[in-house]
Amino acid sequence: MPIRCVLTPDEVRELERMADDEKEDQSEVSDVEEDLVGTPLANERDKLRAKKQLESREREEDSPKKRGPKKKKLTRARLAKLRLRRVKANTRERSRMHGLNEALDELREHVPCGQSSTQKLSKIETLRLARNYIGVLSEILRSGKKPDSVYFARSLSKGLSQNTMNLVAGTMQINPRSLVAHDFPPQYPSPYCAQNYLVKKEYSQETPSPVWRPDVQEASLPAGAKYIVNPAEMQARFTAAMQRCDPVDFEYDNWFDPDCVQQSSISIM
DNA sequence: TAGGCCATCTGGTCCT
DNA sequence: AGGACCAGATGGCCTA
Repeated sequence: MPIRCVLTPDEVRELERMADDEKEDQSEVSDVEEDLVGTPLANERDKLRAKKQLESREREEDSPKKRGPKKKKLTRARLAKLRLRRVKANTRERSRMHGLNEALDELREHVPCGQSSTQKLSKIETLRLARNYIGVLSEILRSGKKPDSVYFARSLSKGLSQNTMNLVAGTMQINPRSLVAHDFPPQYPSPYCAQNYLVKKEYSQETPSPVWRPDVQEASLPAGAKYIVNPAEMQARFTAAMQRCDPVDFEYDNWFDPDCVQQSSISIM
């Protein structure tokens, strides 16, 4: 990455010498020059604007004095001092950002896919993935059970870009399509989808789920779970709703596989 | 070629 | 006064 406006040690020493030489050099530099010196954008247009500013300030000299601290005259020595301060500030800022990047690199080492050899996670994706990862780990701690790989990958992929989703899917060795919102149930051979039920948390008898199955006996459900539906039926209803262009109230993250969580935790889902 | 990501510079603000 | 932090601007690189 190119580094601009970096002074050599000799140049820094020269600036420091000039800054220390304030008593010997009291020649004034105009404020307009101050605006321009050291600025990469000091092009012709800026110079023209500066000239107008200078003319404007000359007119203001006849007007009453303004309040506030008197502006110091800008000598060449003071100019050198200011420039040195800017150079130092730039160095500190660079160092600060490098520290931030090092911290992000360390974070990448602790998140899934963070050390991919094919694609480096961007900063924002690293933070999002870390957030999701913390959420999944918390859920595991709470439930005491390990989720299946698709649920795990889906949870990790919330809010991530398609590229990162693909990376997650690749790492988990699952079909990336199974992470796409409108691809439910996932198009992959999963014993969970094939054999188990899904439970949705916020629906009740008063506000039944669109896939509520009243024929299922509550006694056969895990403790706390009220309604269940098998994936095949859910797929059929979902497809039909899509064909009718009905608003589909399927929020996948709210569906849980009872076998993935302890029964005692079902009630608070 | 447009858009995303990044490093860097810069000036402003807050704090010590 | 000077350092830390922040956000905007800018330009380079890369990829779809």
